[in-house]
Formats: sequence, C-alpha cells, structure tokens
Amino acid sequence: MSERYSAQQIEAKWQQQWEQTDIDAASDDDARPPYYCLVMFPYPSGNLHMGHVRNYCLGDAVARYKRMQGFNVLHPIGWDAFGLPAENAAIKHHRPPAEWTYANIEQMRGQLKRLGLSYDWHREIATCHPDYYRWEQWLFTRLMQKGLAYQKEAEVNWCDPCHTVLANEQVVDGVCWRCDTPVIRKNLKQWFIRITDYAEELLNDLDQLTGWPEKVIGMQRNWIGKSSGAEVAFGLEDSEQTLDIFTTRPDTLMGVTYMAVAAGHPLAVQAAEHNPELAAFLDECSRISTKEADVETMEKRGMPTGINAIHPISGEQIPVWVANFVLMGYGTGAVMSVPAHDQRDFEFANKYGLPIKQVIQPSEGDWDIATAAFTDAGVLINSEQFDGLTSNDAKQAITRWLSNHNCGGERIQYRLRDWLVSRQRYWGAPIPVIHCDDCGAVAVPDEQLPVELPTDLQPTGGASPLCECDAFKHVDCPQCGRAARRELDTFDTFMESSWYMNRYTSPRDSEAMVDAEAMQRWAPVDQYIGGVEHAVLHLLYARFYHKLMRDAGLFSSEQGGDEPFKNLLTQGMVLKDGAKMSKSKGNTVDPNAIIEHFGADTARLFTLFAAPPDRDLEWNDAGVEGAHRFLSRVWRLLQRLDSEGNSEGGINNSDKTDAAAVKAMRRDIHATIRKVTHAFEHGFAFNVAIAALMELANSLQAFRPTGAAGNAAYREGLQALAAMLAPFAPHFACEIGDRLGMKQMAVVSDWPQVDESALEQDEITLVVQIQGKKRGDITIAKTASQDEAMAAAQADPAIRKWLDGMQVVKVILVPGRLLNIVVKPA
RNA sequence: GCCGGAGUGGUGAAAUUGGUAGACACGCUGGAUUCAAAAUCCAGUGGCUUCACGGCCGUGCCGGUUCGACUCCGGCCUCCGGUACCA
Repeated sequence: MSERYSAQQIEAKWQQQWEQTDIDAASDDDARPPYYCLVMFPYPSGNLHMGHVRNYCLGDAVARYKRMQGFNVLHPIGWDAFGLPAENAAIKHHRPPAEWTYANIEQMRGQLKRLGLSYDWHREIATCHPDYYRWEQWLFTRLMQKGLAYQKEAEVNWCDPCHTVLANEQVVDGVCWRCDTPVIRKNLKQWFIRITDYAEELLNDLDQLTGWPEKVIGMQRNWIGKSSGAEVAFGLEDSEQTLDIFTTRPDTLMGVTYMAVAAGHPLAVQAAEHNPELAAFLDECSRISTKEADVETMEKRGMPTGINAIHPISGEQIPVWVANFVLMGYGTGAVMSVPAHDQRDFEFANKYGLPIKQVIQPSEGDWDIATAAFTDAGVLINSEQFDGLTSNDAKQAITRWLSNHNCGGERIQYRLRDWLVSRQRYWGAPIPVIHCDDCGAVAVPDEQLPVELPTDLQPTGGASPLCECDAFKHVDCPQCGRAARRELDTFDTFMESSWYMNRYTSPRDSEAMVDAEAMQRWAPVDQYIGGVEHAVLHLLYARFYHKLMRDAGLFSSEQGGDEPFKNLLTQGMVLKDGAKMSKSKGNTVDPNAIIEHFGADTARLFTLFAAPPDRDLEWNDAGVEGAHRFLSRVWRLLQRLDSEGNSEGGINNSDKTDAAAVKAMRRDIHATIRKVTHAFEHGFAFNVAIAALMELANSLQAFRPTGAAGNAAYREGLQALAAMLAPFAPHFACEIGDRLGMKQMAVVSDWPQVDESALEQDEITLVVQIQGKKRGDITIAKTASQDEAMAAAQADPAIRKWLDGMQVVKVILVPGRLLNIVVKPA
C-alpha cells in the first residue's frame, strides 16, 4: 500500500518527540565543544513574516548541522519586547501595552514552534521583563559613576508622531527610521552614553571581524568616520578669544583667505546682535530642513560677520563669514577656507569675490588655479618657511609649529557622536535616576533596582502616561532623603537588544547581569544571523555594549572576547514581485498559510533553496510547490523500498548484482556528502547543498538496485539523504530515518562521513579539448599517462577529425579533468 | 564624490576558485498513464544554423595575460546598498 506524504501528521509527531526528549537544550556541563548560533531576536508584533521565517530557518540549519557534527549547541530565542508599536496598539485597543505584548509573544512562540525550530526554550527571554531590564539599569548606574553616561542639553532629533527624540543612527535621510516623518531639531536635556570614548576601539576592532561581510565593516567604518588632521586656533581681532577649527589639510594653512562658521556658532550669534541682516540670515539657516535631497541642491550661501580672525603664522587679518554649509554638529562648527585647494571653498570664493591664494603646486606639471581648485597633494609655495616641502612633510611641520606656538596641534576627529538613549516613551525600561533639587541627578542604588515600569498604564498618544503616574513619579532622594522626582524618560529599545546575546549564556542569573563562567563557555557568538538593516544600529551598539560590559568587570577579554559576534551572516530580504513584502503594498505571503498547506518542512526547504542566504529572495509560489514535490519524491523512494515488503532482500530480488551500477551509486552518495558538507563549512550555500540533495534523489530514483549489494547501496543513499536533510527539513528527515530503521532520530544522528574509497574510480572520463574548445571525451584508466590519454584521443574519430592535417604543438593534461591539445596547420 | 556588492538562459540560480558555462529548480513544449482531470513518470528546452551528423556564437562593454578566462589584469557602462556640503 502506498502512503502519501502527509506533512501535518509527521510534523506534529516529531515536534512532540523533540519536546519530550528535550534534545534542543544547550548543556552547561558538557565535554563536547560549544557552539553558539544566534539569530536576531524578533520584535513581538504578533505575526511572523517571511523575513523572520528565512532568518530562523537559516539559523536552524546551522544549529542543527553543528549538533550533528558533535557540538554542544546554544541556539536561543527571545523577544525584543519594548517599543512603540505596543503603545500604538494599546491606544487603538484601549488595553495596556504589556497585555498586547505578552499575547503576541504567546502567538509568535506558537508559530516558531510550528516551524520546528530547534531552540532551547529554557533560555527564552523577554526584554520587557524586570528580570531582564534590571541589569541594564544596573549597568547604567555604573556608567554614570564612570562618567560614561551623562545628561546634557543638546540639539536633538525630535520625531513628532513618535513623540520622542531619536539617536543619530535612527535618523535616515533626515526622516525618522520608524515612521518616515522628517525630524525636527530641538533643544532638550537628554541622557547620552559616551560611545565616542570607544570610537577608536570600535574602529580598530573591526579588523578582528574577519567573519563579517566587508559591506558591514565598511558601513561601520564610515559611520565612525575617523579623520586625522590638525586643530588650529585662529586669533580674533580685538578679543582674547580664539576661533578654533579642525582641518585635514594643515599643509594648506598658508592659503587661508577667509573663515566660515556655522549659523549656530557663538561668533555668528554674537555678530548678529548688532546686525539685523545677518540675524535674518541666521534665522533662515536654522530653519532649513536636514533632508538629504534639500542639502544636495541647496545653494551655498554666506554672509560676512564683520569680524576678523588673525592667521596664527602670518598674522594676517582673515574675514570671518557665516556659511550655510558649515555644520555646527561636526568638528568645532567652524572651518578655515582655502579656495585654491578645496573645490567647495573655490566656488564660494568665486561667488563672493573672495581672494584665492595658491600654496600647493603639483610636483609635476602646471595647474591653472583660475579654472579649478587643486585638491591633490603636491609641493608648497607662497608659504614662507614651509616652501618646498611636500604636502605630507608640510602637514607634520606645520602641525608641529602650531603645537610649539601653543595655537593648535594634532587632532583626530570622529563623525560618530554620543548615543542618545533617553526616550519620551512609556513602554520601555525606566532610566534608573532620581532627580533631587539638592543632589541633582542621582543614580538609583542597587538595592532599589529594578525600577519597575508600571504595566497597567494606558498610553494616550501624547506625553508618556508615566508623567501622570504619581505613584511612580514621587520618590525620596536616595542621598538626602528629601522628596524628589523619578526620571520619566525610558531607554531607547536598542539598549535591550545590545546585550541579549550575552544574557542568553546565563539567562536566569539573579545575581549578576551575566555569569563570567557562562560567558567563557559560550561567548562570543560563533555565528550571528540577521538582516543587514542593522549594520550601523544594533550591530554597532551591541559591539559597544559588549565592551562596556567587559570594562564593567562582568567578564574579561579572555572570557567573553572583545567582540560579541565572531561571524556574521546578513541575509537578504524576501521580495514579492520585486518589492519588499509589506502590508501597505499588499504583497505579503502569510507563513501560516504555507505551513498549513505544504508543511513546515516545505516552507523551510524553499526559503533555503530559492536563493543564496545573503541575496534577496524572490518569493515564488511555483517554487514552493517544487520544494514540496521534492519531498514527495523522496517519500516515494522510501515507498519503493516498502512496497516489496522486505527491506532486506532488495527491490528486485535477483541473484546477479550490477557491480558497476552499485559502484556508481555509492560514488554519487559520497560525492553528495562531500558537497553538502562543503556547503556548510564554506559560506552556507544552502541553495547549492539542497540542489545536491535533489541530484542524489534523482540518481536514487534512476537506480535499479539488484541483489543484496544493490539494495544496501540504495538504503545507504536513503539514509545519507535523511541525515543530510535533517538541518533543512527536520521532521521529514526524522520520519524517513525512522522508517529506514535508523537507531537515532535523524536530527541527532552523526553527520554522514565521506567514504573516500567509494569515490575512487578506476576509469575516468576525460574531456578532450582542441585549442581550448571541447571536442569530445574519452574514458580512460585513472592512472593513464599523458601519452596514453593522447593515444586514446587520437583513436576517437570525433576527435581525430580535428587533428587531421594538423601538427600537435603542445599537450596539456589536467589529471582527472581534461586533455587540451594545441595544434597548428602542418 | 567616496566605500561595498552585483551584472550569466524565459525565471531563481550553479560552476570544486584558471579547466566541459548554464548543475538543481521553476516555467514552457511534446509524450506516457487516465473516460477525463489531478498526481506521477519519460523526453526536450541559451541563441543562430543544418534534413541530419554537425558547426558557429554566447557569462554587461572594450582590450590584455594564458594552451585555456564567468573567474586574473587594465579601461569603461549599468543597477543596487551605504555615506557625505565631514572641513
């Protein structure tokens, strides 16, 4: 009786088995080598989408493969559970965000389980739980002690719809990363973490990350934006003050013809006090949008302040201008302008009739400074004592001069700015600070942690309901005991996701943020998998946080490493009709529907087969059917064995065995094992691995086993197939393995070994090329010499016809591959 | 502008890293099975050309190295991602 492949039955059965035997738990006491495989944990929106499915299937394939290779695998999951969507849903449904969040977690946990993902559910965490965020609060108070967390009034990015400030990293092209609304610049007192103190280490340690994609390394390097140059203090006429600037081209210092300051620069503000025209210009500049499109097309405009600066070397008077292209937020908000050697300054100078003074000339040839700025390095001229120096030497010489004369020196500038971590939101971890009129901002002492977020409040869309919650708000100062106020802002949710990878190593630890021994066992993460959209957000913060934790003494470099993620795989997006799936476009595919219709194994197999992991995946319903068809075909291969009612005697119970066919079959089997293993070890090319498994299934299908040896080869092939399918389609693999009588479940069986002897061939097929073009092939003894191969080629009529009337000039034999004959007319 | 990635059939993609270009799959065409369909199986499927055997062309473009190039080198083009009046 043939039985159809029924995914639903099989999957329910094996999921139950796995849960009962608890096979996916990571052991903290184990002789096997540890392996930590982590996927970026989800925000519990309530619905799994295909991007999640892809992410988690990739991670699961890696985790399962490593388990079969004998590793003690840590493969955890949890919930990035704080955040704005919960508040929005709360407003809509008039229920507290906590309720919505926990209900969603419930729902999504079910969906993940239905996919048959091999998580260690004992380690599940939700970041909105006080047991989790208390440690974040604890670390923050340590950072306050060290001065690494501080409060300051600053111009910040404000998103009105989200009713909160945003970190620089959360402003994308001038708009809010979450809701696409242009951000407004506001002056507010906010909490920051001094990530700039770690800029150099964050930059240098990128070199350690050899298992990361170049792209992400480049993006982070870009974001940190280190530039080296000099700081120069220009004197100011009739003033004790100086005008400080940063430049990467100190060699051009003698070519400065004007200074440019930002509209927000104190000097500009000061000058505007008695200059209404200038004041109007400053006002105009302050109102320009930060949107990139505007910036690009924005006209370069400026206005003189009437103030003169004094050149530190020449003592010349240099006019100070306000220019709309100088940014207050970068460097000192002021620049020296050298129109001869900077294209932007050149254009500005021409527009306003400012002088242009050439101080660098090309080391070879001429340059017409009237046409364009000369921006390359060269040799100094018109620079007094520095004349004749190369740009490189001059940089050093001038910087040294500045340093010796106390008006500047070497300086490194970063683009990276401190991380703004406070948010005017309710559904987040409370910032553990108490404001006292006498003592100022006081860190909440350890014994009062966690500062628990009241979970029963109802957000309204305006200010955070914490502001109205007296029970939360009013508190005594821990230092002086007088009445004080709690900090009402909460943490940026990236604070939670920045350290969860370490918490998983000891998720129930009630004594410490992490356990150093557990870190030693598991950290850093061996393989991290997630979307590339976090290249400079989460992945930068997490690297930073890991170092903060290390420096807080929670673990040493030796125990936890200096970097949290050894290898990173950034998976591509899941597209439909060429566009990212989204509700608004109406091009989503519901994973539940796919699982219900075809089963989890089909969904898993398709998402891994349809594209290499790092590339975008175009969803294709027909392709899903193809994946399902493949499983059905393997299923029938098994049925073929059963239909004889005897797995021992063989399918075709004939006496004679076709030895050559059996040999070929076994070679296919072991070549496949080699191929699939290689795919796992090099770049996770699962699409290729699955293709190889399909090929093996095809050749098993074409194989007509005869006799005991044939039958044994057939079974060997099916067993290898079952084992190698386990990382991709684990339920199916277990069922096939079980029916084949495998002693262990396929998902915990040993990864199949290549039998080298099965790969050996006595005879091989050699491709014969004439002038590098394939003209035929010959079957020849493996050990054949070049002369023997040549003789065989010449004996082949199809090949000989190309050799007739030709003289052989050269023969190249690539053993096991090809024979190339180079000829010329005789 | 700078940094990174990509460009291969009708489609998603392979190519053991310099050695048979297009594996595997989707789609399509034809056939078998069926009363019919679904499912399944078999065959074909880069282009041009040939009755056929076969031949020629073909991995974004131009050139180079090599017995041999999707792969290496030089010069471009296009697309995607990141980033920037960054001083």
